Amino acid sequence: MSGKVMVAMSGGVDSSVAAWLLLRQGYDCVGVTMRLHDETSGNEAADAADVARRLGIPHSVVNLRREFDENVIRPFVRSYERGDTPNPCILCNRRLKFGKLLELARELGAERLATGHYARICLTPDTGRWAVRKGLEAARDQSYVLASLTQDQLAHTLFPLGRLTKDETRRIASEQGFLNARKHDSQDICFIPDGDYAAFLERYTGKAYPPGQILDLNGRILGQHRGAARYTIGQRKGLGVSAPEPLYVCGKSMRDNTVTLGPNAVLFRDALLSDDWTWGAIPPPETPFRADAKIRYRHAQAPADVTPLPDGRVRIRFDAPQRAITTGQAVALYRNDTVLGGGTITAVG
RNA sequence: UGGGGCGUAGCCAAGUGGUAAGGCAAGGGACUUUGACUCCCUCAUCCGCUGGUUCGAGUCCAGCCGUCCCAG
Repeated sequence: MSGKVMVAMSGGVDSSVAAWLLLRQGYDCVGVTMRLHDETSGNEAADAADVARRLGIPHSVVNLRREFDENVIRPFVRSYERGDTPNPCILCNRRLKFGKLLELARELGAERLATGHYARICLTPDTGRWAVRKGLEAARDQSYVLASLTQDQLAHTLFPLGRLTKDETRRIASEQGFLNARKHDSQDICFIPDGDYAAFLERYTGKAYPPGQILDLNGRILGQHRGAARYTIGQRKGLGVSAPEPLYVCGKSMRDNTVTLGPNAVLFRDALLSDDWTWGAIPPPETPFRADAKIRYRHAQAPADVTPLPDGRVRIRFDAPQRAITTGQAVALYRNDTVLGGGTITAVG
């Protein structure tokens, strides 16, 4: 293989090894690090540059702060204000990494973009469509956050780590003397390093989300919340309500500014409605079919009946109830290890 | 101010003479390319107060305070 490839280098161990692998395979690589926000530890770009120097490939930093703000942070904030629970990584992948960065790659004459995701891309024989497949190490698989990439994006993307385990990646990084070989895995939302997304929302919007009532399933007042946006379906921590058994957020109303609590059992629901689909291995479906659905990053995909609606939405009914199906979260459909498509949950039940 | 019950950590609650269970909440950590969940650790030198009995009292006794119920 040969050709010019832009490698998205975060400064972490995965994308560093991805670049090294591509070079070995004969690709002509250029490294690029996206500058997305100011909440950085400061050395990501420097780490990436160091690895690039070691590999002997050019490296540059591209400032995408404004694009990140418009395409990821704004929608993230709006989603929370609407009462949903967004997954910013999904938007970032679709619009920034495989959006703006891919555009930039093409401008620079690279026909492909590569990242350090643990996933694979395959051409589906019977449909002729590109599809994301799971990474070989199940525990590291990241296909879920890539489920809504378009055919065009997939046709111009490489995931060199798809067949590796994380241990193998670290071993390579170590052998190659990458200074990030033992760097800790990333965590939390990248632009909210302290993890306090509620405080971020208030800082970002300048609004103070008003307190309101915490109710039980019968509408009785259990306490007061500190802004409905701070709570998400299935949440246990931070409620401040003492009861004989643990209580979880099982509903909330932005209109009434209330949060409703209940025992764990009531969180299990078997159906959802979804929108905003991008199809992978299969073309936009018109008739019902069976598939496995995954409703959050670390969810064990579960078998379900999938019913496409005429307006493009998709109804999914699980064989067994799933815990804390949450609007705003992404849903990915699989057949075995192949992604059929990805959408966004808009309603439960 | 007659009768009865109760008063143990932020909440609930075991414990009736031998040196303070547990749950919830909270704090910390682990896990983690989302929010969550989960897991682990921590959390009453002290049992309303004051005396007394006892080798030893949250546990027995007395008084007081508080609180709830009944009777008024």
